[in-house]
Amino acid sequence: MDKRIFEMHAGICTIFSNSKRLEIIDLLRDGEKSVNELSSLMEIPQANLSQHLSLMRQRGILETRRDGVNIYYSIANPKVIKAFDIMREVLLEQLSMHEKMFKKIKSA
Amino acid sequence: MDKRIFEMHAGICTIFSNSKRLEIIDLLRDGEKSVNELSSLMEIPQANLSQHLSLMRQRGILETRRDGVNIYYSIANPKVIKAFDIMREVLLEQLSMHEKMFKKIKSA
DNA sequence: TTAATATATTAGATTATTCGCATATAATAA
DNA sequence: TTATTATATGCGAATAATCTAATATATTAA
Repeated sequence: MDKRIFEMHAGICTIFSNSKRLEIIDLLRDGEKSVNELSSLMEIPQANLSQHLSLMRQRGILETRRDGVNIYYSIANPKVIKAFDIMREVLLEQLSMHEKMFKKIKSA
Repeated sequence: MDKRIFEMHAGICTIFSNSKRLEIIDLLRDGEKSVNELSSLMEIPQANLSQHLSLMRQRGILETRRDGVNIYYSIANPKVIKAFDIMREVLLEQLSMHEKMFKKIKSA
């Protein structure tokens, strides 16, 4: 089996292992936004936002379109959202399992 | 919007941002395997394998079952595989896009 | 109990990631 | 041209992740 797929997959997960970047992707879920718009919706310095955007663009996760002075970012492949939604189901199921276990312990 | 979901999601992506761990998950795709079996299928020291397994177990990604001297690991939630498969489609589409662009450049 | 096999843990050096800050560039308007 | 707004980049310190090597524990068999 070719192990390069694991390295590629790990590489993209490194990009996704930052909550600010996930928040950016979430803000772009329904369509493109300019850096300015993103900046006003998030609580991070502009330079840091720009670093995150640049990283995701380099990796082909986001794409850009310039309109005058503004640069609009959007999600390159909507399947990313699909994968995220499934992963969040996993997280929510984990939460509810922990909750059940907690109740069981309390009632014992 | 509650930003804790982004932190949880980022946390699980940190776990997935290592190619050895992804390889382990892939080896468990069709069912449980003992540490020994995993160890013979992978090219890493046993202690390191154990660290990866322990981490994924703590995070609820893997579960264990003991049978005598052996400990069998398995994937806790098969939806993880579903999400992985979609993410790999994304990666393959990225690859084929780069290839098309390369051919375009060569033919120009 | 001792030995053998399977698995886990700890410590520490190495390497990678993250963010803040300063500065740079790009487009447009005055 | 100069000023202004929008966006990007480079540097460096702080923090986090990774692996190796040594050691520990758990189960079973002799």
